[in-house]
Amino acid sequence: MRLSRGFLPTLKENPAEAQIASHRLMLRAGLIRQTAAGIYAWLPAGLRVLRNIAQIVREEQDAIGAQEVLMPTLQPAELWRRSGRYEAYGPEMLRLTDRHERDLLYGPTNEEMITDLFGQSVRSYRELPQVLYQIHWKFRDEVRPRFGVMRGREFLMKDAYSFDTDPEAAVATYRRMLLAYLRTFQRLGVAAIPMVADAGPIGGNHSHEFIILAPTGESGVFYDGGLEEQDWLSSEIDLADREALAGFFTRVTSLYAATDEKHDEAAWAEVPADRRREGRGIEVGHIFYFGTKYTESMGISVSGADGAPFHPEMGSYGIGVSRLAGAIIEASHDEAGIIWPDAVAPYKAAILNLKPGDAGCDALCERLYGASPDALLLDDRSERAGVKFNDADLMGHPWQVIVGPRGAAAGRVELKRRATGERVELSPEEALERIGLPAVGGPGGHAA
RNA sequence: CGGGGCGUGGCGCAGCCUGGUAGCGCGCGUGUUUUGGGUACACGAGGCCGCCGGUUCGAGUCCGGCCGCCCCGACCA
Repeated sequence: MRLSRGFLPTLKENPAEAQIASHRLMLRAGLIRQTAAGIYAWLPAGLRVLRNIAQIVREEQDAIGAQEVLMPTLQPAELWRRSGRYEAYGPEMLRLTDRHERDLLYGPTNEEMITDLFGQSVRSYRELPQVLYQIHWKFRDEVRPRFGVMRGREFLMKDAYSFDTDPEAAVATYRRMLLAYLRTFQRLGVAAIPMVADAGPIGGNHSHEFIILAPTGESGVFYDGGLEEQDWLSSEIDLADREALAGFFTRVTSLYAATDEKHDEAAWAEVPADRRREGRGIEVGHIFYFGTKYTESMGISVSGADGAPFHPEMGSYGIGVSRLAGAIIEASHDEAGIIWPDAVAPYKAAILNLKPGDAGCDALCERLYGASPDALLLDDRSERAGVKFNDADLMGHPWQVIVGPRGAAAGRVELKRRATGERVELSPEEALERIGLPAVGGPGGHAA
């Protein structure tokens, strides 16, 4: 995208309503704009971030055999009356009425709907297991929305639901999902630590929260540094092998991790001192296994091997996609602005043309930009260099390709890594290669 | 939902106490200048002062009501 043509409204001053870093930076970098309390519009760059996050989440869900669906945002109250939650859910649920006086609600979650959909179609244990997910907007009418997109009322969430024949199979599904989450967060470039959460109606330790470490986090966290060192992307775990899954689960859960509410001083004392990590964190995911709660209350059953009907075992698994956009910034920014992890950045790099109008600069910038116009942001505005540097730092592109008259004349550009501030001078081809983009095509070779 | 605060050009704010022609900085437009870290000058555009009602000769300013937004707490993907 050419910045001169893009809808990327950056703000020089801090909006009065934004208190925390991510909220401030998202507004200033032109990612979002507020429409009402806790409700935001996503501008082009923000939407790209959201999509990048969602795509990684999607790929990792698919990798464990989950299938994507898309359910409505509006649900009939009837569905929730069946599970008993229409009355149980508080004012956080946005209730509305259509022209025929039928009660509807804007979904705060989808257990009822998915369970109903499942029940309509699945008849036999032979069709199990099933894991279905969607990435969709939800609404919870929070009393007090805050922290921008991290605590909004409307939010984008990946929610998955699993159906299994028995508790053992359900636990295996749970463990696969845990692995998928670890891989997802690792790919997103953030440290998200799984912490034991409230066990729920089934008991046991099959409920985990995933917490991103950030100084402004809402809860205090304590964990074993060993959890940071794991490489889940390259560890081969046979998803069909329950023994292997159990081993993996033990590997994760044997390392201490807890939020302040569940912190256990005795267990903490057993963690080697040099591996004790203490800080604050933001919850970005939650997985839990809850058995037959909904299949039972909603009267959903399938035939077992013996011909007798039974209620499938369920779990549900959420990731706050829009919250992650904010949480990642909380975990990765500095005084100048956002520092995007490569995987979620709206643009891989910004090309800063320090002197538009200079034939050498223009030609070199166009050549670089032409290599991947979609992945790159070309700052071709007739602004002063300082403005471009500041905006690039603010928007947090992982790389900046700085093209000035002197360098252009020599066929050299300066490549700056946002995260480290490191700068190197090299050829345009080398710069693109470092960024991980295909080389410049077409005639010309080196710049004149 | 308890407590506190704020609504004035796009953004950040002053003006309100003590009523009398709506201001400042940034941004925006035009021109000149400048050209490696938010440059300088000149000219210019842009405002139902959140909304409704009241007091008054006169309301951004005083009074009442309403709406919206933010912060602290309780609650939460």
